[in-house]
Amino acid sequence: MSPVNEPLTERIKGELITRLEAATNAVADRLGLAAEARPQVFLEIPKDRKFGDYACNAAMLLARSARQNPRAVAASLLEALDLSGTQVDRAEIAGPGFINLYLKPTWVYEALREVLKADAEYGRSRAGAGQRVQVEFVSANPTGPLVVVNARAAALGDALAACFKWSGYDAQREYYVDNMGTQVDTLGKSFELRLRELLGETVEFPEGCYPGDYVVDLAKRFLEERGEEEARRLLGVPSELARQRQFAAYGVERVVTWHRNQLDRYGVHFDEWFSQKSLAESGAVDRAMATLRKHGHVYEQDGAVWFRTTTFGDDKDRVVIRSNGEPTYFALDIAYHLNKFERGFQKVIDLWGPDHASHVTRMMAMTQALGYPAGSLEILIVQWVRLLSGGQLVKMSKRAGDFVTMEELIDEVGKDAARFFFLMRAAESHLDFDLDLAKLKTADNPVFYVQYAHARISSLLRQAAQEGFAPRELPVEALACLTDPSEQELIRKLAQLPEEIAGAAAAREPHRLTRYAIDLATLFHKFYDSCRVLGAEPELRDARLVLVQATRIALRNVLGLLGVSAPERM
RNA sequence: GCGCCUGUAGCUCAGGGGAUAGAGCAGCUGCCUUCUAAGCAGCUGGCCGCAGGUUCGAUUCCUGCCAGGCGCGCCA
Repeated sequence: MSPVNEPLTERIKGELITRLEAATNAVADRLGLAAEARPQVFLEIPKDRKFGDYACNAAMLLARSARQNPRAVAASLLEALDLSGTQVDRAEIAGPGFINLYLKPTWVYEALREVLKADAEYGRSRAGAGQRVQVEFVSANPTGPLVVVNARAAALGDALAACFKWSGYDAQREYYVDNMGTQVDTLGKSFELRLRELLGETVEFPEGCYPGDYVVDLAKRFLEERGEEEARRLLGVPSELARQRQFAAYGVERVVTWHRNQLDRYGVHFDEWFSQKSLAESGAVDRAMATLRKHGHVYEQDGAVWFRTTTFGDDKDRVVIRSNGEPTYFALDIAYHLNKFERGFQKVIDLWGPDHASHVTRMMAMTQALGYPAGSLEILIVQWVRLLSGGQLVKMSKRAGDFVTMEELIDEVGKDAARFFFLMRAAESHLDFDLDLAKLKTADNPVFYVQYAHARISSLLRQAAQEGFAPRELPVEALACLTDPSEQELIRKLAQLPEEIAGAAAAREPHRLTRYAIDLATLFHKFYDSCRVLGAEPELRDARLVLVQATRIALRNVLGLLGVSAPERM
């Protein structure tokens, strides 16, 4: 990865925070405040421009600790504040005790120049300092089609990993292939029964087997590839389990490939497809159990081995080795996460469905028991999706076999709309997905609203090129004619992209970026409406072309990060 | 019963210890001789679930309650 310069906004903010910390400490000394009573200094961008470019509430926090009048504390803080050599034009006390900082008007033009200079890299920052992070997501059972929740998790996990990468983390996308256990055996059994049906046998298809058509397709394909003779030979294997597992092995591989193709089509690509089976076969479970035992966290009871998770706040202990000697899913998960930590990830993030939410406590117990710092593992719960069509709930019942698959969703609304819609909501929010709205190719659809801004820009720049004009790097003085409020607002928004991305990574909230994209599109449309580019005076025209180009860069980069295309024409 | 998630405009959802609570849709009203009207401007619409507590300040944090969702297996 090419070295990324620290973005201008981060440099300005960092410098101001340093100055404010010094002043805060000086005031805190005078007030006799202990180190713990001193507030963390941070800057926020006020909602209203009249409150400056940055606002700081440190004085109000100091006032609380010292039980003093906030505005008076703000006055002493301002007095102690050395702003020489910074970008600050003036600082004011306002409202209940905010310190509002107003930057020199030229800073926005420098910010604008940076966008063009960084181009495809614009938005990157170094906040993560190369820390190794792993995001594991989707990890669906390879026993059936990917469904709508998987699509939501895929959009979220992929965008989150992208946020990390853009913020200077070394991020890896991982998919855990659950290719063993009872569900896989069930697939093998269902497969075998369908195969027998295809060969003319009359079979009873029991409850608990997978009824979906995809199992029939698997069996058909197996017959085509391996031939009837081979099929009959395998069906003749006497041991039921051994028989099923041959088919399961074939089926799982097919289904995993199918999933991978679906995800490729959705634009989600994993760095690692980690096989549960190979983990188990490597002896990792035994090693993990030995580690737990060494630290005295396990005991035997009723012929099973238990992990004393209650030590770490769980409401009951959990079985890790069943009385039949087989490890539980939890034991495999312990081995798997130990393996993740051993691979050197400082931060491991799992995206899970709400059906596993209750397992979070035991996973945290595991992290502690294995001696890894709290926070090494984070589990984000991705809530269910309800589909609405014509104002009605679309029924999704796995038993009835009528669940809506990820494939059907993408066919229905397209990859861009699906990903954008999923990313408009926080992961933990229960989501109603309006299929009708997502399908609309009109203004009502926020995806198209944002994409339209990009297409509009592309069209404008094409027109400009025809007339012989193109955006080119201009000095600050040449950009200083961009004084219209719509231009100012747009530039400020552009300048915020790196910190928006870093903030989304830090909070694990990629959905902030769809909001950003919508806001950016809005500001561009307003600018477009109030300022003409072509036909303006040459100097103004050239400066505006820079602004248009910068907007295009920011839109393209943020949409790319979200996995949504940025069309040139619509 | 216990645990987790959610409760903000008619609908779907953002936001968040502070300065007038936001967006989209839905409903009304304007704006295309000119770079894409898939756009812009304006209006209407809110006991931020309820009740306490902490605080100079709570819609935001804490507790209780109510409502909805999801879990609670030596399945995954």
